[in-house]
Amino acid sequence: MDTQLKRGLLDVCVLAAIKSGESYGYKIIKDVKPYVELSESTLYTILKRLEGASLLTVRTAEHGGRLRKYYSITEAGKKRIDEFKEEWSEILAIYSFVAKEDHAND
Amino acid sequence: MDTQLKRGLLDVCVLAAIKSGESYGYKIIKDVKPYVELSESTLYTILKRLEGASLLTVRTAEHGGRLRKYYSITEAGKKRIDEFKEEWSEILAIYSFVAKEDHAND
DNA sequence: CATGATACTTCGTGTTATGATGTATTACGT
DNA sequence: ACGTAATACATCATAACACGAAGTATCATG
Repeated sequence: MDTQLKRGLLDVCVLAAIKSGESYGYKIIKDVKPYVELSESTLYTILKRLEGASLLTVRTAEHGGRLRKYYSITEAGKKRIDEFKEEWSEILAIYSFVAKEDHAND
Repeated sequence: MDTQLKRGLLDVCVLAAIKSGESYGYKIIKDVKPYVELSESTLYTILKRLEGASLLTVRTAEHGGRLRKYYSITEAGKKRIDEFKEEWSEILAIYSFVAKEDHAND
């Protein structure tokens, strides 16, 4: 998908990937992959940003001899998802505007 | 609407605003306003970008004693809109993923 | 023992939206 | 006649952001 179109979708996708329970970087990428392609560098920047905005929290734990960072969604993070859902009608309106058939030359 | 969410939508909105006949900057802003807010500086950068990508053409004409730039969509521009429509199903899938109810604690 | 998967990190780069600011003409109210 | 708003376009600096590249380190597999 187009890079620009992804913006504004990625943050919320990552939040969605952890909304039903904590997860970690590599797993988030896999869970989100069917919907959007995102690289590791992109994900980790996003995670840092979301943490900075207190939309998620992190804890570090050992797993199979190596450290993993587990991310959990916060109340603010859930609110962010709700806001996105509210904005959705605006997106739909934009789509209609763009996609509506042009009858100028009928 | 969120700035990031607009990205990828704005280009195609501007194209949609001229798809049924040529238009000019100020009018495009007004036509698009009900759907997305965009400032003059934003619009003119977009118009320049779209022109550079040959998605639209420009002609300058006098109107009421002052110069206006009229923008017309090209075939490539129309194709761009079609591509957006094709990408739409992906966006819908993302929305479903983000918005689906979380039954983890049922 | 080499290759690939797992897991996270940092850096530089290019694209882009936007506010601020500027210029210039026309329209309108008083 | 005069100020204010609307029309119309342009440029610049800035900040946010996605992404590729490159790096480090451990574990699994053949």
